[in-house]
Amino acid sequence: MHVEGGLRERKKQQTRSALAEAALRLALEKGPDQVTVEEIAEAADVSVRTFFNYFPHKEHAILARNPEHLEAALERLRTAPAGESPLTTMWFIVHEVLRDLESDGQLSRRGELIMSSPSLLYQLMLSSIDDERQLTAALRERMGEPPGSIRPALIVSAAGTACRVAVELHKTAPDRPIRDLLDEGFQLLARGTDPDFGPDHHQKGHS
Amino acid sequence: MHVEGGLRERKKQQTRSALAEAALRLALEKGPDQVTVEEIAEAADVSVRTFFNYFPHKEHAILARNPEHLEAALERLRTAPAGESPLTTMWFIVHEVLRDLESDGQLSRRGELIMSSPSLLYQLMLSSIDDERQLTAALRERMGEPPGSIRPALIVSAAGTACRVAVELHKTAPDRPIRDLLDEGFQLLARGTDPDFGPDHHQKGHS
DNA sequence: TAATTGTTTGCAGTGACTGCAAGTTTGTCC
DNA sequence: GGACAAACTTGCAGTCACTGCAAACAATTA
Repeated sequence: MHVEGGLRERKKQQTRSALAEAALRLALEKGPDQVTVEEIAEAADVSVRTFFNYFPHKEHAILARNPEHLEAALERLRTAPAGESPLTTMWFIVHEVLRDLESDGQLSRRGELIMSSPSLLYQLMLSSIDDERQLTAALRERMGEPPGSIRPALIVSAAGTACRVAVELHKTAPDRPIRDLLDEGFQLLARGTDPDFGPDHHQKGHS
Repeated sequence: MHVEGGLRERKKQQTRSALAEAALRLALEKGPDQVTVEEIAEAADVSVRTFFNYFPHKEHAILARNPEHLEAALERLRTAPAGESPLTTMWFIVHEVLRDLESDGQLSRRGELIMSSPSLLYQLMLSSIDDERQLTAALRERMGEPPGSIRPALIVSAAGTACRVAVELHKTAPDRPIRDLLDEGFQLLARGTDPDFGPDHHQKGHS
């Protein structure tokens, strides 16, 4: 039987984090596209083949996404106070993840890294899509909406959008803290981004 | 000097579209990840090396994004009627692109293809990011907002989000036309996704 | 026709990634 | 402690994407 702290299990964790750390460090040093898997494996003192036993892609190792975040988010969603509105719940979730990342001291470094590299962004997107699916399902359930309903999906996606926009804007205007930008984004999403919206009024057949 | 209809120019266009068509056809037949560049090149009757003279990645050939779409969108943005609200403009733009894609008869096929393949989605995202940047800049100018302002960026990104959600939902509920889903999404974004949003009211230190 | 310029192609090489078939470790049972 | 099974690591051979270079080739221009 597998005991919690078996040697095997511990060694696996060690190898995994050694690889992840080496990957992140090297990516920060040399730029993510200049690092080869060979270097990462070497730095972690394992063979290249072993690297691929742990991570399907180079990018996975650099991101080394923490599955706990999604888990915590889903849990938060399930146990949200009765009166809390859906977007409010999402707001809390986002801020919690943010806090975790910050405590890592890796938010900005990793964030920049990700934004600077297409291939990293790619992997993040992929994970995000899957995350969003799960979050949407959970939120829909909580809201008691039918499967075809747009609102839960839109709220989850829009929250993600707010995050992306906040990070992006923070790059061009570093004086405003991310949380401020984020909150402003959420406010807009909540109350509406455009009170004058109305394509029906002037449909003059604009080619 | 280059005359409009030089032989050279025409041949290039031919090769380009031959490659793009072969890529799309094969991707639809065998699944996008089962197609090799070699097959595509062979089907278009050129060398593999030539393929890479035209497209930087396999995915680019399959997507064969039409740069005219972005161009038209930017133009529409610049020439929007004075009284038209920003999200309304985005609505028109999205519907125009949609119409173009539909007239291609490729919307659904290509759409499915894209959504089914991570690597395709990746390339689309990359293009989208760049597109969004340009659209945001144009919209911000039109709205007369300062560079750090969130609203233009959020409106553009949110419009993109609405599209993605619409496509996604259309997959699970094919009975609702994409345009309906899209419009509902835009309505929500315009008027607000959550009237009860308010993280400030019950900040009881949810850990 | 000859010179110029742009395009295609083959070739050699790097790097990501996979399957397979040994080795090596670790956990278990006696 | 030793034997056995399961899990982990590794090297190797191979495929595929993609790049740079230099030679061959075709279109354009003088």
